Amino acid sequence: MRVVNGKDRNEPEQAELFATGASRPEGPFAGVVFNRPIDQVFTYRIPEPLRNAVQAGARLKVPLGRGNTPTVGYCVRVDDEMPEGVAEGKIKDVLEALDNPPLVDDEMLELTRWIGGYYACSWGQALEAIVPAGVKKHAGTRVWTCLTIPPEVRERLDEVMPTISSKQASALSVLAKATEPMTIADLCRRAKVAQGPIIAMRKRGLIRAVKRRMDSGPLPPIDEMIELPEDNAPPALTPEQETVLAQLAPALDKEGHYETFLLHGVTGSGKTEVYLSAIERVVARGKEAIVLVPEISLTPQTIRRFRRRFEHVAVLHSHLSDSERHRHWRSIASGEVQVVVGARSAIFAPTRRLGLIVIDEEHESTFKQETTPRYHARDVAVIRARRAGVPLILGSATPALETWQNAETGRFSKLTLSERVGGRPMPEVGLIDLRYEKTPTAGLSNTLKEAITSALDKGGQVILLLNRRGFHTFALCPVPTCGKVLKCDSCDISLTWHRERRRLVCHTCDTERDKPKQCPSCGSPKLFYGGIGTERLEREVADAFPLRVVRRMDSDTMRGHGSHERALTDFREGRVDILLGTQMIAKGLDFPNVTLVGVISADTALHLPDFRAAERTFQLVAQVAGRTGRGDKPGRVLVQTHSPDVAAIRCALEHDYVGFVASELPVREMTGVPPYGRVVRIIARGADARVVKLFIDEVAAALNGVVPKSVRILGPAPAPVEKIKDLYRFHLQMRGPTPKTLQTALQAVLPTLNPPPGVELAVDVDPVNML
DNA sequence: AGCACGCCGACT
DNA sequence: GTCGGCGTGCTC
Repeated sequence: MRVVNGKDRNEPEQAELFATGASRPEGPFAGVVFNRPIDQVFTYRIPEPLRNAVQAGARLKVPLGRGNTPTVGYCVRVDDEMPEGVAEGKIKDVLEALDNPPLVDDEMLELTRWIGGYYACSWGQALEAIVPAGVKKHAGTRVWTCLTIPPEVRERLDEVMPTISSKQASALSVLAKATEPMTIADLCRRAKVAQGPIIAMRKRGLIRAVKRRMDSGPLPPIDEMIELPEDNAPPALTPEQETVLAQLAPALDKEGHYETFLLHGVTGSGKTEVYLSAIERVVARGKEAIVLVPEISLTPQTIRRFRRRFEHVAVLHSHLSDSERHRHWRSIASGEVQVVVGARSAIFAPTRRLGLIVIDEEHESTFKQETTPRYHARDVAVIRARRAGVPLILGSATPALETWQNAETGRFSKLTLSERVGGRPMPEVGLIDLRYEKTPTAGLSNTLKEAITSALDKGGQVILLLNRRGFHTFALCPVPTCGKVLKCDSCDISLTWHRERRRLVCHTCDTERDKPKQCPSCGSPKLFYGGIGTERLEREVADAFPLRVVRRMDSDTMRGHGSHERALTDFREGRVDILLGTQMIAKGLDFPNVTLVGVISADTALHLPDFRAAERTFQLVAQVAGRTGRGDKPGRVLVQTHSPDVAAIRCALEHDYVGFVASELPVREMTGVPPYGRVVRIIARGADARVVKLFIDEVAAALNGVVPKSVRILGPAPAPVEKIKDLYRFHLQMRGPTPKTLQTALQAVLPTLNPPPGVELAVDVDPVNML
């Protein structure tokens, strides 16, 4: 089907009735969208020579604007008749078709159209974002000169043969047997001749040269070989896992059945095993599965688990080169891949026979893209699954409240794994109230120190979580009349002292600078450095346990390729006693010998001006607590906090997800935020704070003029982080009962807004980051 | 987003 | 007189 956009080709009689004669441009016509904030489909005439090459889903080069600048756009439909509402005098011709076959299929065209509409960007911007750069560049391929035999020579091949030399004849017969044009090098090799005879035949017109785009080199296999262990049988499922799989089975086996499942399973309950079994069922029916995991979980350990079970697994991670990514994309599109495992953008994998989508750790905020189009892969997955008629499994121990509510109201089906595999108990969680601890400047309380000693003495291993990098997290001037905190010159962010680098670092823009000799504000010669980051904790732990091996994992120590894997292997194999780090150690790791997890400060995210602050805190503590007690020894968790009475922390201690939800939902309802209301955040940024402020006021006024009573507008106000990379930021929030109400307001107002020069406007639908 | 068109200040 | 400043508004 060529027509994608709703309207199908109408009865030809009607078109003929209205055909007025020679002046009317002759079709067919291509609908084209651009990677620009113009939400319009432009119509171009397809000239005769391009008729076969122009197809929906291909990129086209077309003249645009008064200067007819050649511009690349995406063809989203092909119509035989000119669509209505186009001034025919304006129609121009397509210049060139860039992709044949097309890059994206009808399903992806529809999905990107939805993304554009829902996330308030143009269709073209959405398309631009889902096609990897390597695919657009045709990376890893080049145009080769290939050889064929022209038809008129082929007809009288028997006559020709006797008139040429034996070398020429051998080359010609090899070429005659080939079904495809061959490269010169190929032909030389196969016919065992040098280039001379071939050139001679080209001169005589017996062989013709044609240009073909082909791979520039031999293709590396998409799934590198892994060694299967002797006993590769999948583990037996627990009764609970069996029950869940039985509930999934009808949806997995039925053709064209959409249903979203929330798989709510406590940490260590074996969710991955359920995914694998579910995927097996659809793969057995010749279908393909897409598995989304947070980038941070895309570890060799995870990948190995999939490769052991399935023959053809494509892994889409951020370190692929352009040509590797292109190769993966093509092999997925050709249908030779059974399972696609990847981060956020893998939701756009061009599968041919999709049978299932799985999103692991669906609550993770990394599934939300923070640049245009600001889509949430989980929400896109719901739409894609519904359109494709396939089931979607959302797995988490701590589901996002939106997901939970969808399951409660019946939009999603809820499946539960309430027990850990092997009948292991949930770890016992204890609380350390920092308000009563004697060592306020240190990271480790005495209680935690003793617990570490005891865990190590019994042969266990320890994980310590601290969600801040660096040594000191701030520096300030101790002079009472000054008291200024040292900030980045370009950002409204306090600087972090990195002892190893001997530099002050801004964690927002990554610029570094030397330690100042004096307070830059009042000139006082002394500055006070405080706050604890992972570097300082590492030193403190090493000092406290001099005979133990400590390893730090944060984005500073994990720079080199494979360093992540190496650190985890060392830990797994017992060469490291204490592993400490940022949230990269909180997720998904599975180490049976870990008997103690310490959370250095549960409060770091708690007081941020974000309606999800409590939810994040709960999730972090609950997730890291799940890293222990996964083996035969029971696990223990100790959480240091200044706010022991906060529900998020109290409930995390008791593994009480439902309790947390019950305490949090009323707050959300009262404030009209998800899962009850919907939020759109509008951010304006620019170098001149005054101009930005004036513009955001204009935005607010325009919105206030159109929104119904059910929509509230909060702000405008300076964003919590007022300045990033020398750009001042102001924002406002719209809160409304449904996405539709907010969308309508946006559609009415956005086209009328024209940011002054130097000011950028960003619209974030369903924002995840409020800073 | 580009890019052309348009309407006002300091130069040959 | 015109070269060029960047505000405004379209783009099939």
